[in-house]
Amino acid sequence: MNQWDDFRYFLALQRNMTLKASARELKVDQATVGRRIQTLEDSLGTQLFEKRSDGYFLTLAGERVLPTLKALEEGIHSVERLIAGQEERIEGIVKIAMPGALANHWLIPKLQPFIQKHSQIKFEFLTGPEAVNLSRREADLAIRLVRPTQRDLVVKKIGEIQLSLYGHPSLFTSTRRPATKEDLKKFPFIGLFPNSMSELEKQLLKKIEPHLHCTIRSGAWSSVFYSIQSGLGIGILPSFLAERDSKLVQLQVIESGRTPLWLVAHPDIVHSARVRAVIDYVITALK
Amino acid sequence: MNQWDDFRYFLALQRNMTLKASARELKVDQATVGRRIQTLEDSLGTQLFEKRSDGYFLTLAGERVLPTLKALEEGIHSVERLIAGQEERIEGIVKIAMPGALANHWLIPKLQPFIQKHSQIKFEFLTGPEAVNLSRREADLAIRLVRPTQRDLVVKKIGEIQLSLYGHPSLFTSTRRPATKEDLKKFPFIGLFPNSMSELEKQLLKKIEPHLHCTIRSGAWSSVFYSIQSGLGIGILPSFLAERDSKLVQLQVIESGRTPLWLVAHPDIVHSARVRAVIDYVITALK
DNA sequence: ATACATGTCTGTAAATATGCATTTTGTAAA
DNA sequence: TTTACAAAATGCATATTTACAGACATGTAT
Repeated sequence: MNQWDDFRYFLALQRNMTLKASARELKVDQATVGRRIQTLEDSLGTQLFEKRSDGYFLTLAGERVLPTLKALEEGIHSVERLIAGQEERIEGIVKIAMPGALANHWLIPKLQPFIQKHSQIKFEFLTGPEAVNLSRREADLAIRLVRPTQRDLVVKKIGEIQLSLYGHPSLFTSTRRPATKEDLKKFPFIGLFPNSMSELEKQLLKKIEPHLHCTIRSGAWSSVFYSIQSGLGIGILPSFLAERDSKLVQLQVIESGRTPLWLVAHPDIVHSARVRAVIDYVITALK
Repeated sequence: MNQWDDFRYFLALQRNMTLKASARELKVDQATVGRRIQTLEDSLGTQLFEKRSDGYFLTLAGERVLPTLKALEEGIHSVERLIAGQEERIEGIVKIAMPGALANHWLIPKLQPFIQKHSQIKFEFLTGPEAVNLSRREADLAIRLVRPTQRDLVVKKIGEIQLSLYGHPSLFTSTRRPATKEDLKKFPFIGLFPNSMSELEKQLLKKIEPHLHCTIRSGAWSSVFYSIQSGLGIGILPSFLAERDSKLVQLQVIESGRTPLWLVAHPDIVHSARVRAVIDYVITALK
């Protein structure tokens, strides 16, 4: 066996089921995936996949080697992390995955002193809705509203976010401000997708759920903010965002609450001097 | 990191120190090794090797990832074994590593019934002096005189070899047969290289060591046999070999002894039906 | 049925990696 | 120093691998 790289194709095909999807993941042509899987099977002398109408499925032999190969993949990732984690100069790129609104209106405004001190560090923000995998080093750090369950990550609470219910004054010209949960019925509700919500937000919503008719859902706070600002309805927002428009009124129908903010990193990475510097700044200066 | 194969080059270079030696191991050109190591270092953004006058040496970063990569290599080998070990048809090649004389005069003569029963199995014998690595599946089975220390191999005693001191009658025409250890001085001694010897053989030799002047050393019993048969001197031989020449006389100066014969295999491999069949035959029919 | 979307297979041109021959470098002996 | 030698780097021709494009297959909604 002298084509270790083929095992990457094996794992991708096993995950994605089809040549085309795997090709997308591996950033190669679909024909290449097919041919390399063929090569691998030939050189092992065994069929690893069974081709069915709905995709490629592991044979018994494939199932047998899968756990070992998954472990190998994890090993490769750990090599990358070990390399990235041993960097001792405070320079280079630090990738941070976090909610976009939090980056734009909470972290970035406070970053000036750090950037002046460490001019060699460049930032990259991953604010997309996709879950970012720190084990695969898709980012160096993540700032999250939900505490990750994964065992091997280091997690630190770095602050709290205040969540309250808001509406734009224009909403309340024809209808008076809601005072009871019953009143909420009269206003369209604008909210996040459930998987983007913090635990607290879910709790708050549970209390008023039966009275809501949700008109807009989004994966990002900023679009919730702009929807509310445009008078499209009411919704829950973090205070740092709501405060950007002084006209927005906080509705006392439900109590506001505070949800913790978690800084998450992989232990292999925090040894890197540049990541360490960012972590320290976030922890001390921003708390 | 999307070039897993480069890690193979890393490990080879780490083992062999020079590009040229690594190229030999990997069966590629020396230039290729150099270029791929360069690629790997570029893509990791880190120097892994320090080029010194006497070869390539790991940098601190290289040292840091070495253990992980060694584990990965072991994982790759285990994949090969898992695939080979799951074969359920009694057909294909079975590679056996064993001393050449033992193969030629002990195993092969007894193989006829097995081959008639399992005509689909083909044998390959590795009788060279090189140590064969079963973990890397350089052979399916090994038959050895020294019990392997490696933990993860399955070992079974399949018989015993009788070792005695022999000489050819032509030696004793001018000088009479040796009767005491002192007498042995008068005859040239023909022996194996120490690392080919069984424990017993070393013990036997220790007793007469001071009286020996060794004229011929070999890694294989057969050349010891032919040397003795040609009257070049005396030496220790297994009885099955010595008996091939009825004229050879056994010298009672030192007692003869029996040394165990070990059948060794990797647990992943013994699940393979064809290897299982050979193992069972060797154990039952040849005991 | 028909059109459409999705995925796979195959042949070919282009990109890429490799081997080979040659030059360069570094080290030790004369 | 020169000379000799082994290993490594370099340039170029060649072999291999890849992407691309179009044909083909299959399943799905109209």
